[in-house]
Amino acid sequence: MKIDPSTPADLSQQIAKAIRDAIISGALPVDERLPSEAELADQFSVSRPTVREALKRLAAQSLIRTQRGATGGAFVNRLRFEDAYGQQITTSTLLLSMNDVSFATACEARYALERACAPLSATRRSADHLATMRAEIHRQGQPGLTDEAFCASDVAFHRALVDAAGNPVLSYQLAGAVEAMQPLMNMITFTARSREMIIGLHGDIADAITAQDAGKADAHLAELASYTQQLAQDVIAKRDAQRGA
Amino acid sequence: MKIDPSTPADLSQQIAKAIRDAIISGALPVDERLPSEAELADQFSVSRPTVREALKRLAAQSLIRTQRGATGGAFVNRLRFEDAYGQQITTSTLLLSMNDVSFATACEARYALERACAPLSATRRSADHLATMRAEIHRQGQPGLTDEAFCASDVAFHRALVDAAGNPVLSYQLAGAVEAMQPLMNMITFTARSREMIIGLHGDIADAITAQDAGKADAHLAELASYTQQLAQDVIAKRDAQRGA
DNA sequence: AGACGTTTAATTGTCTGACAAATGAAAATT
DNA sequence: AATTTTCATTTGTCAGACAATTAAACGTCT
Repeated sequence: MKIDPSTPADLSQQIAKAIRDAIISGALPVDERLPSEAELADQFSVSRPTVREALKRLAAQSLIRTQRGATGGAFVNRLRFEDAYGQQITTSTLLLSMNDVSFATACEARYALERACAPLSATRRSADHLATMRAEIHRQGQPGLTDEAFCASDVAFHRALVDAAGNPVLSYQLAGAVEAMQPLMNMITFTARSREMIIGLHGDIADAITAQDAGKADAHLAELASYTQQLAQDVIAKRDAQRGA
Repeated sequence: MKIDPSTPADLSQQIAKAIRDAIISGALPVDERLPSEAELADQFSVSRPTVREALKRLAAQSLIRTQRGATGGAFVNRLRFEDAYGQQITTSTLLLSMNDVSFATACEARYALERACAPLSATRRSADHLATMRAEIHRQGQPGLTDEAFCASDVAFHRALVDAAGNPVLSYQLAGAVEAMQPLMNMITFTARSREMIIGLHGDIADAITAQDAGKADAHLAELASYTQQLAQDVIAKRDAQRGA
């Protein structure tokens, strides 16, 4: 494991890259213990603080975990889907907020991805996923629910729909898209009527998944997508009208 | 910006979290300069190395960038889609390799997501994207191409297909799924006949996208998906047979 | 001999102080 | 006025030290 001596600055970045590459290539297998900080400092001919900065970079990506004590040290971490969810959601949220991604674009992506899951969910749905979906639909109908709570339940419903596909790769990819949308969805004020409409469509989707009818599920998801877009357009139109006045 | 004094260990992690939350919440806007390391050390009542470890964690996530010199310091970084691609691909690759995700599962996810893009790509495809797809198809037909190069071209073809949807959120999400598949795809040895078959299907897909025929594009993608699964199963069957012998 | 407390060595977490390198701004010079 | 020089600020790096933690080795008592 060597570092590039051509660019003298940012030693910790170079060391982090060297170790990261070793992990990705498989040279350092999961649960392998890295040399101690002092040994790494010797190997790379740098000081311990510099090594530590490199290790913190890797820890931020969940590539290693550290443990104190006699048998402690830094260990190659098995990256689990659950661990990656959080980072994925953070990154997606920032991407949307920092790049002025329109509601329409984010919404389009989200529903396109969800519709990709629907046929698989219809085939594989378990009783557990169906129960979660029904429970969230029921919650959405409770009076006195804030818009934020309604949105959170909406996210939970869609998460269950995606998880029903039984494919962790899909669940991981969609977690970012669905959760990152929530701040944007929160901008919409849901009237009693629009909530009723959404809850109805959720029911239709749940029914179709229960009946393992992929076509119907897809059709109702398409309806929900266009209705959501419609709601957002109304909000934007109202806001613009107020600005003009 | 405060840190939780209940858990004394891992100060750098707590400080990183505090700053990260400030960025996500928007309290620290893009291009805002953070206080100098010395000032942060004062504010959080820790030493400078601890602050530096926290900053390196954030730098690893591309949340900040640092600059030396008189007017230097740490600045909140605008997270761009291009920057996020790399992290997404790294994470996806490790998730697949470290969690024993089967070829079938990864393949299913990838084609499900791609089929979600197809209707949008058929509508919005530009001449540029079509040209890229045709160019990659041509390259795939060149004699003497290694399996790795064939796979790389395959990835490029599918990237163009996804990018044609004109939705950066979709492109970002799919980048991980498609690129992370490549190491798995590389395990397949492509015979002359299977390459011909794949190139033919790529041609069909490109034709359908050119003709803006979403239905046909979806049908050919489904064909390609099942053919790829078939190839993988053959490889696995052969390997198992050899082991038994 | 076996169970239980104690010591000890290894390792990470944190601090202090220092110097080098980069960099833009201010001051001095032409 | 333009250019060069100086300088203050800030990050990058180093050396050494001590505290906190942890498991293994050791010793002691039953």
